[in-house]
Order: sequence, then structure tokens, then C-alpha cells
Amino acid sequence: MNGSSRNEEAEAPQPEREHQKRLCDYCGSSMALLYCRADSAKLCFSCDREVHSANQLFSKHTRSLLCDACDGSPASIFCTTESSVLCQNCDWESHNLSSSSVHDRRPLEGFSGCPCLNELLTVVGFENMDKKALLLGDESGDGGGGGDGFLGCGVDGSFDLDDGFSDFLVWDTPSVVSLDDLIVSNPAYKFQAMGVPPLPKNRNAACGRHKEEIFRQLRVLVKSEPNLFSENVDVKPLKSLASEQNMQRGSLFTGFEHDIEPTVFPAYEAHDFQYNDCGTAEKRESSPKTFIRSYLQECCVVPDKHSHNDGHGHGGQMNSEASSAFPKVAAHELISQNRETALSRYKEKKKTRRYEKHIRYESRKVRAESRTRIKGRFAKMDH
DNA sequence: ACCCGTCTTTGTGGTATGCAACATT
DNA sequence: GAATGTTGCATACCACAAAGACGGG
Repeated sequence: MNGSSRNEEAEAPQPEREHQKRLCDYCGSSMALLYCRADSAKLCFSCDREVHSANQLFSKHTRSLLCDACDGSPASIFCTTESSVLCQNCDWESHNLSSSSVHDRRPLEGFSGCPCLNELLTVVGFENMDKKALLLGDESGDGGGGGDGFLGCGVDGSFDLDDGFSDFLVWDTPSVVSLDDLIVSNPAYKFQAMGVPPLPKNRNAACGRHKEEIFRQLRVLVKSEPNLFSENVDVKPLKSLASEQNMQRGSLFTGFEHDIEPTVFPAYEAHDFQYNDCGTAEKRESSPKTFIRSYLQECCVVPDKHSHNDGHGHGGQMNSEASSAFPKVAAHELISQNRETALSRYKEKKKTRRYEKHIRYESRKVRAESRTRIKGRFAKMDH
């Protein structure tokens, strides 16, 4: 499958079929937009909130946007060229061809806790939107059928930006514009920054092909929970910190809870560091990915450490905001604590990780072992 | 709501095969 | 440097019982 054919499929007018394919595993009626790895479940925003606010343990689950291509896996890559969010597999399938490998892509981060609306908007890439915009959209777009929201969806699937809200669909140039800014070349790891071009000024948000549905569900969420705007319950400290520093811009990986799953880099890059199915734990410990991760973590929480003002003006503004909001000493203490907890959580998870094959049905295993074979293949039984 | 029959989907393991990386000539 | 050989890994293939979905009584 190549990228173009997948696009053609996705652009085909099959909203009903797609809706069926993406049904929320919890309520079974709404379109699922998020994926929870821990629950292996597709969820709509409302159910996600309901499920993961149940207790503190559930709230630690990491959720990601649902892949636009397969509708069944957590998205880790946002392709700005296709305006799609993709899981690692679909990203690999879509972009490993030379013609499509030049697509502008960037990693997506997941989120955990019970984020307030602003943070949810950040997750989907609309951090500049506020309550007024959301409610205004509600007023202008209600009445069901077709419109269904302030962000009208054009016939080609794109948004109608003539409603005065187009500003919300335009990204500010982020403080850290690409992985190039984050990845340091290190001969010891034979790893070099990949050629990710600077992100364009005018980008669509990172919510892929279901922008309208995302906004519709967020609006419903706001209606049902008016205090969602100010609520900030049990959000991961690092995430919160980064958000307050207004430095993520939806493009930076911050989710420690992703453990070491290779989901934060473009597929072709991840392929180079793909983990084996078993063994070589020490090798993993010092793998380039681990190194990059720790570096990213550091960059995410100490933006002024490595970022520089490249003349586009975005770096300086962020730094001044950050420094005014957080005294450096206190911030470093927080950073240190967060790193320690994240590290211990990572190590603990690595201990319990199972690399061996997992047999779900022992009876089938017994059966398969006793089956007659021809060159390894199952042979027909003589009856 | 429950049971039953029918149909579809899933999962199981050993081997062959293809591919990439690396070593040797 | 080019050609050839070696090694390791991922994956397709096969049949069929079990699991799951579904509709009718």
C-alpha cells in the first residue's frame, strides 16, 4: 500500500462506514478519537474522561489520538503533508517509499491524567483556542446535519476558515521547531539529527482527519462539564509544567509513560533502532533511542538550555515567559524530581515488561503442537 | 432473557523464504 | 571496490478447533 492509495481511500465519502469502524469501545455509539494503550481501547472524549477519572490508577493511563489510517492503533506521528495522524506501522507503510518520505512529519505526544480543556486543546494542537471560541462555535453551528459545529467541514474534508476562527487553525512557530533542534549528534551512538525541514508557519492542527468530530466532542464535554476550563486534576507534573511554559506546541514528546516504545520518531528512523523480540537488555539500556529520550526530556523541561533564537523570534518569547513563570531554581528542582520519578517508573516498567511470546489459548497451543505437519505447515488430517 | 444452530474469525507452531547486514575472498 | 558466502531476523504459509457474532425460536 502506498500513501496515495491510502489517501484515496480516506477521502472517499464513507462517513458512516468510518464511524462504525471507529466506534467507542466504552459507549459503543460515539466515534472513538483516542486510544488507551493500557486498556487497549478506543474511546471518545467523553468516555475517556469518564473512564480515566474513575481513580488515580486509571488516570495514569497514557492516551493518544487514534490512527487515521488503521483506526485501531495509537497515533505517534503527525504528517502535515497528508494532515493525518498515524500510528507507527501506518506511518512506516505510508512513508517508507522514497516519494512519500519527504512528507513533513513530526512526533505526537500522548497525555495522561484528566487534563483540562486547554490541555486537551493542546493535545490536538489548538492550544490557542479558548472557551469563548468553543461556545461561539456552538452557537453558530448547531442544528445538526452537516454543519454540526463552528468549524464547518468542506466538501474536500478541509475546514471552512471563513468563520473568523481561522486563527485557531494556524500554529505559532513553536519554540522548538523540529527534532533537529532536539537531537544532538553523538559519534558514540552513531546517531545524527535527521533532515526534518523546519515546520511551516501555517500548519493545520495535529488532530488529523477528524477535526470536526474532535471539536464536536469537546463541545459536548464543555457543555456537560462547564468547569472543564479551569479544571486541572492530576495531570502529569512534567506535562503540566511544559504546558505552562507554553513550549510544547503539540509537537514535542513529553510522555515518559510511553516507556521505551518506539513511537516518537519517524518510522524509518525508529526502524534503525528497532528492538529485538528478546534479549539484549543491556544493549537497550544504552541504545540511541534511550539517549535521545533522555535528551528530549531534558530539552522539554529546560527549553532555554539548548534552544536558541534563530532569528525567527519564537525562542526569546518563550524563554521570557518561562522564566517569569518559574524561578529557575525551583524549576530545576522540579525537573530533577520529575526526571527521577520518570526514570524509576521507566526502570520498573522495564523490569516487568514481557518480551516472550504470550499464549492466549493453551488448548490451541497443545493442539498445534500435536498437529501433523509437512515442511512446517499444518497438514490435512485423515478422517 | 435464554437457548440453540449456523457462520465467521481468531490463534496456534515449525519450516521455508526473502531480505539486510556483515564478513570473507 | 566487487563478488560471494554467512548469519540473523521477520514473515508467510498451512489446517482446524475454539471463540465470538448473529439470528431465530
